[in-house]
Amino acid sequence: MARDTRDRILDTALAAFVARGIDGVTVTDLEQGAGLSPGSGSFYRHFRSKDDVLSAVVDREITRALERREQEPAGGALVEHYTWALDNLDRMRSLIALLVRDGTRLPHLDRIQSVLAEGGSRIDASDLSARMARGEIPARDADAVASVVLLAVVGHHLAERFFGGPVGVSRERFAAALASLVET
Amino acid sequence: MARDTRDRILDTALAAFVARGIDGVTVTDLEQGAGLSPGSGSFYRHFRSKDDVLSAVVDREITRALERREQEPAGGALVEHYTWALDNLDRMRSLIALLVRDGTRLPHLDRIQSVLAEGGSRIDASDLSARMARGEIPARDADAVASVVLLAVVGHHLAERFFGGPVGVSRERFAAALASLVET
DNA sequence: GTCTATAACCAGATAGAC
DNA sequence: GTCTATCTGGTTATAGAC
Repeated sequence: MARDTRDRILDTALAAFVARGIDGVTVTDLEQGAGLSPGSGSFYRHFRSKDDVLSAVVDREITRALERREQEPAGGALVEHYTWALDNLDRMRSLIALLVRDGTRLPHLDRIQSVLAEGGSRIDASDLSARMARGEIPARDADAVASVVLLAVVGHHLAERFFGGPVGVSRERFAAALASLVET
Repeated sequence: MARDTRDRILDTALAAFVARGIDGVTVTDLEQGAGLSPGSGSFYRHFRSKDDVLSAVVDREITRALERREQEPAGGALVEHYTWALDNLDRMRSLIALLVRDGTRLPHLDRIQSVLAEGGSRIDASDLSARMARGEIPARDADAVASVVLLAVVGHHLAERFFGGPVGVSRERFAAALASLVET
């Protein structure tokens, strides 16, 4: 075995929770996935309960999401901000998948939401207002435009999962179209 | 009792499945919610199994969504199309909630997706291409713009649930901003 | 730290009286 | 059609040997 048992259980748990939801995964599944004898209860030498492993999985994913974080492009073109936001959501996809699957039951729910919210930091009304004031982009209802942009980006990320099909355009074309709409 | 037992079970089941997911709801819960003795098994005089009631709930919601359907505005302003699409998603919110909660396990999944897809019928690339060709709206990457619009609308619907906060702008302002972005 | 074995519990589902 | 009672199977969790 490459990693130690606790890590193998965590890896198995993350994949299983994302794929089948918390209730769809048994402790026996986790033992089997980690190479332990199914039904043996060896799981309990590493975690106190199923809730305990869920909590550990969420903690680890929050940490990983923060580690993978990349600096937001400083000023400049909107398309770079939007591409960055899409990449950011992609880096946090496990966390998003957990949130979508079992939203209300997750531990540290507000922490998760605040980590995810960082992914849209520059997609806010104040940045758009400033650009409108400087005449860089046409003046429109900044709050509403910010909302459209943020939700388009989020929708892009969620679409394949819930609407059962590929989005059909690459993230580059998507970000470019979004920037073009806002800028002209 | 106002309606008969079968209907009360269906009503209870829909609300419970949406709120807690399929696995979060027991047959005993459904009996209690329908005014039957919990744990009695009286449920089984009306449905063969829990899967059976799920299937009946989905069937009924598909029928209801189709009944509530309203005619799409014929030609004209984009803002009316977008408002119509938002209203449409709202009329299908139970179905969407079921899909989000327990996507992969639902019966008639392709039927659900095709019903939902109708809600975005006029938000497609061919309509936008035609408008661009007629010079009604600026020429842009029609596929990418259609994708942005559709996913913004879907994102608007899903946002409150997954990002834990109200969108902040009314559907009217949202639709107006979207139309303004596409039209100018 | 992992195993065998098992306790305790709860969920889905059935039988038969009323 | 609803009830009481019960069966069956699966799930969480623990005990104790190795």
